[in-house]
Amino acid sequence: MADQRIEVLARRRAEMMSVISAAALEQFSQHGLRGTSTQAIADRAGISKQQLHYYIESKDALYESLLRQTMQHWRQIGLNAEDGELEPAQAIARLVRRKLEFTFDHPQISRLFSYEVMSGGVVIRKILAEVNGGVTAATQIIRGWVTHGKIEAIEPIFLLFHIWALTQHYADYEPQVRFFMALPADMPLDRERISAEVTRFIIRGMGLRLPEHATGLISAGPTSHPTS
Amino acid sequence: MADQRIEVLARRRAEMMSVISAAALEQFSQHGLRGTSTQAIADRAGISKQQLHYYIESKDALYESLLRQTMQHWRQIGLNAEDGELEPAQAIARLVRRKLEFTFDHPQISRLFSYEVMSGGVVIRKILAEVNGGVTAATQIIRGWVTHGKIEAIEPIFLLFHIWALTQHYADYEPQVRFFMALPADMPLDRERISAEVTRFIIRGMGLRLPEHATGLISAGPTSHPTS
Amino acid sequence: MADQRIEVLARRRAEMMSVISAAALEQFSQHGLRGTSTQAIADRAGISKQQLHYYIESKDALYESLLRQTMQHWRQIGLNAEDGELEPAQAIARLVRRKLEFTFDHPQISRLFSYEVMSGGVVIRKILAEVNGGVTAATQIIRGWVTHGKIEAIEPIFLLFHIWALTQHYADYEPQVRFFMALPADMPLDRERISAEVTRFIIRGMGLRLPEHATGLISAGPTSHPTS
Amino acid sequence: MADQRIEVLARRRAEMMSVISAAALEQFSQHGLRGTSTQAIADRAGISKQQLHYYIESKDALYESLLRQTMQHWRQIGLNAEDGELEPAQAIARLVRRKLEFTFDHPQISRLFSYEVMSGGVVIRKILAEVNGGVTAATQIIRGWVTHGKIEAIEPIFLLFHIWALTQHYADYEPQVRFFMALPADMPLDRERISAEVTRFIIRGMGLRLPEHATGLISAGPTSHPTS
DNA sequence: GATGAATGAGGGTTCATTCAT
DNA sequence: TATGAATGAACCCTCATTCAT
Repeated sequence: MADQRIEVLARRRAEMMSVISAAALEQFSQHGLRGTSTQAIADRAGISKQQLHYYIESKDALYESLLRQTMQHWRQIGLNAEDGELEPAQAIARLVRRKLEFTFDHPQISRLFSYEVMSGGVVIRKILAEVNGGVTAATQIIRGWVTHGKIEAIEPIFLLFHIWALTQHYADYEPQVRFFMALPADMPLDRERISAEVTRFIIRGMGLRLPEHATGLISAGPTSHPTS
Repeated sequence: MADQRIEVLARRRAEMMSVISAAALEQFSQHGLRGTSTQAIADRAGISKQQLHYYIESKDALYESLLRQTMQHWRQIGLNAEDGELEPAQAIARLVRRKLEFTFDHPQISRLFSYEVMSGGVVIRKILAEVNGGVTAATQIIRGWVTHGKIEAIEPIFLLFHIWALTQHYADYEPQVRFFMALPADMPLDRERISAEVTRFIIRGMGLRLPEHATGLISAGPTSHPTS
Repeated sequence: MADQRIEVLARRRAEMMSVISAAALEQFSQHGLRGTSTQAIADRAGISKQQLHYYIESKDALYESLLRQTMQHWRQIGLNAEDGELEPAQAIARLVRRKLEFTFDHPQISRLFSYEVMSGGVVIRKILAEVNGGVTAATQIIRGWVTHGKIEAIEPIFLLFHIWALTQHYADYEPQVRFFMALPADMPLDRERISAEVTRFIIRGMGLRLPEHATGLISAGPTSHPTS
Repeated sequence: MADQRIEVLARRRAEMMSVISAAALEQFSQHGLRGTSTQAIADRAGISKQQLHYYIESKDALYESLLRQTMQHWRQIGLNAEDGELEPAQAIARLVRRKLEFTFDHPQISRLFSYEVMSGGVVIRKILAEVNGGVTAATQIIRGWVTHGKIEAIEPIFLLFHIWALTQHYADYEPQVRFFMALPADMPLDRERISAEVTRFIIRGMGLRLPEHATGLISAGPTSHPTS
């Protein structure tokens, strides 16, 4: 019985934390760490400032925890051993698709990360080493392709930079994208078209040809919504 | 003689304004409008908060004027009629070079703009229409290439998005770029290498071949006016 | 038991609000909206400026709420249907007495109102329509007297102006009244004498005769609510 | 020649001082001493804040000088020996007319004085003794009328209070007067009507009858405009 | 858990005044 | 004279956080 009680309490706390995280993410991803007030987060979460401080340690800690979650997302999305066994074009196409899908589903997380890096990356430097492994793994896979003559000589880190830049753009610059595509705020971005354009551009940029069906539909299935 | 006095005073004021602009740019580009305090700007400019308000109207006005200058830079950099007469690959290579050159010279201005757009672009929306013309002109040039069979069918706005995304990246994500290139903060980015990689990637992404000498040195020509 | 706690808290908050209102009234009635600082109000209330803002929304809102209360007082004091059934001299005598009584009890409220009107009445214009009804009712009662031949032809609004001017004077000009009556600041005004003089002057000014006992004691009846 | 130069300079200074006085009067009479900023005065006078401080000693000194001028006006308007030789009703009618005329011509001066008294009369207390003589003279004249049986027993100081209150009202409460008389801000008050009503009310209030022609036209002649 | 209360620091901005030129 | 520059103080208000209940 006591266990049940504890469980209920834990669940409630978890629910509250997720509400708070969503509110914080919304604010941090729009105004950055310094530009966000705890009052704004509390308001968005529908609680009082004092209640907020009951659940979080501090504004900085909340921000850091969100960043930490973000890093985990990146790790899941990045090139992995499984991709290494595919043809380069297909592997990259999949990577781009995963990344874009995530960007469309969680633009705020993408923006949060960009904000942090643009602010100097002070907070993330502490965490960055963790994902370093991911990047290192990715560069090794790409280097393997070069070694095996599957793709032209290419600097892996630049390829990763470019993939990153092109995919982040549709979250970070969403207002501008909407502006130039004459898309009102209440209509969703055209995922398939963007995905096709970006993928084609990257594959070609690598000097490869598009794999068959590479520009096919992104599964519009029930993607997970970790935080939003 | 009186004219000389006036001139000296005007120059001094202009100098102070440029010091303030530089300080403001530094802060705004790192923390955004809301995350930047006038105190921080004043400190960086080496003056008191009250003195700052002697020179500027308000924080918002200062921010807006910086953004307005930024827009003028973009207009100068964008595709123009002259480019339209070149071969597509060369025209794009030049555009990319211009943009990257500016990014390397003024990473803060690039970041300021990204921060603004990411924050929702509330302030810039008032100004954005001005550059719209520039973008429209650019899309027409690109569309002209398609019409004349010089390049494959391509959606101009996406090409512009991609150029923008790839070039901004080296300002916006500079800390991360440095991290993964193991480059300490006091060493400059390798302009030529980055320029070559980015240009090649874009030209290829368009389905073209690199023009001769396209990856050559970036002309260190008259760029001028860093902040004013 | 929980109810008791809530009640205690509510009472404490109400007490604090009344302390703040009193402090604000004192300052606003002496220096107006613009001339009063929140620091001065906080000092008088014995709290810090931040604490003050915990209890009030803003200086302007506090000022407006005080003015709004003032208007309610005026509505209670004004000529009403009950007065309309009395003889004119008696009705007016009563009105004057009520108004003077209030003036003596709450000179600051009277001054607050005068200050506001003298400042241009920007804030009160929003509220003024509410009491307009009261004035309209009063003018109709007076006009009724004229119609029924109970008093000479008279312009009701002027009579109301004059009653207002004469009664307000003993609040607004209290320092001068004291000066010319050689009355030190710690001694109360001679209510009865003033009341008698003012009433007699007004009744006569209307062309009437004083009702019997009109100059008698001012009833010390239930006036209550000084500031809240 | 040197004399001429000095004279010209003195005249210019005098002109500037009168511009400043007018601007200061406008502001002080609307917002009081504390509620008025030197910036607002300078703006109204069409000069810079530094220039203002070149001409005035301090904000307080400027305020005090305006009050001092005001007191001189009161002295000129008050009951004088000449009035003492007239019939009471006529003397009072003239006094009221003088006072109202001044009020209509210089409502700001009237308000300035009211503001000062309402603020506690700290500044004026230093000056008040000067006009005291005037009031004393007036009370003696009125007392003389009582002694000689020309008017009923009356407390002179109250009569003066009432005259003051009724006449000031049309400056101090001008916004309210306009409101209830449905008079737009750009139309002048109906001087004659107000003058007639006020005079009749006061004369009657004293227990007298109106002198012939007492309600006649106020001379709209060239009244002096000391400061406005 | 949740809320009322409190606080030291800081937010952007204006204040009256002075000084040098 | 008039203006550019400067300053210490104060303006109204919000900040992140803590504490008691």
